[in-house]
Amino acid sequence: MDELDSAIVRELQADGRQSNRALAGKLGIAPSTCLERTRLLQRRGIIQGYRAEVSFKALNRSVQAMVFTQVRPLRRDVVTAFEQSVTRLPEVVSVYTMAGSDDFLVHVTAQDIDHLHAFLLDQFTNRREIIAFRTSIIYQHLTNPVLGPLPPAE
Amino acid sequence: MDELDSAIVRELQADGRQSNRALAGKLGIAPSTCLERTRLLQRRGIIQGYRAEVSFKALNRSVQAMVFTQVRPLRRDVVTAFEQSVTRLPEVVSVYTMAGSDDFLVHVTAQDIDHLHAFLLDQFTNRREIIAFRTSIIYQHLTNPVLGPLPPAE
DNA sequence: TCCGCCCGCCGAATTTGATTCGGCGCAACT
DNA sequence: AGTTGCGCCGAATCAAATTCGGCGGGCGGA
Repeated sequence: MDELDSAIVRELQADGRQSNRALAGKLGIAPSTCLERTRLLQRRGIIQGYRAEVSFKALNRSVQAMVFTQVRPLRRDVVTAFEQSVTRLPEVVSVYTMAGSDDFLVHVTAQDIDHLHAFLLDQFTNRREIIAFRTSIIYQHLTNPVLGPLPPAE
Repeated sequence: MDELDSAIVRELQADGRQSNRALAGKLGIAPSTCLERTRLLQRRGIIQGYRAEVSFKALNRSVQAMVFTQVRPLRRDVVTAFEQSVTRLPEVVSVYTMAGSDDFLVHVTAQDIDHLHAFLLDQFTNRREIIAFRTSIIYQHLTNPVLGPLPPAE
């Protein structure tokens, strides 16, 4: 994981579909070398995959919310089952399992407020293990485009 | 945005780098047709881009946390400046701007607890506009691999 | 210091995929 | 039933990925 590898990762985070030649050109190395490095990064698990990034609005999901959820009992089986089943719901983008007073943050999307409400009533109110949840609308979600190397941080 | 477009989006979310031919094969259409569809999805802004997914652990970021942050005054310029500058910090993965008692959720990563602590002291404690923040360690972050179409939801 | 080995980079050759474009068929409207 | 338009297809061309033999620099041993 030298400087060159970091640069490759950074570039592919910005554009995961740029051609190997283009990437090699930017880095000033031969395409074959670049390909070798990139494949090694995949084999080592540093690059886990490539994903298309889709627009929620274009998919008719204008509303995003974060659902702070408390679950009891906090046993392994209950926690795992909750994570797995909730992650699979189509409205759910991701689930953060956390320390603190809320056990999970569930990032959800819906067409509009009514659908969000219906979703929560159908999927959260009914569940036995959920003892409480609070919902906050997300106005905006910004993502860091470049997860480069961390600063030295002495 | 018919069923075929949805299938393309779903496939490219699962693997954003599969070849056009492979994708066309799965969907049972000609590569040229598939390419046309895919490009249209990009031009329409439904597919916004492609990103390499990187392993936090491999990048030496074993600790993830969510920082619930309150900012005052809640003026547009203060909010925007906060979002922009925080999003650019290398430790920050993403920033959710929210309704509710906490104004922002900031998803951060660090090498370890000590670095997380140092980061918060350096970047959060010092800021004038931040009047309070709470930090929760993230044990696990699961993401829905397929953001397909929403259910009919009558 | 010199020699030899090893690892990683390079570039040409080959294979595979992307892209273009002319034509066909279906469906809708007249 | 004729006409028009749109989307799909497939062959031809162009570009990229992939493979592989060879070169060179750095390191360890003599």
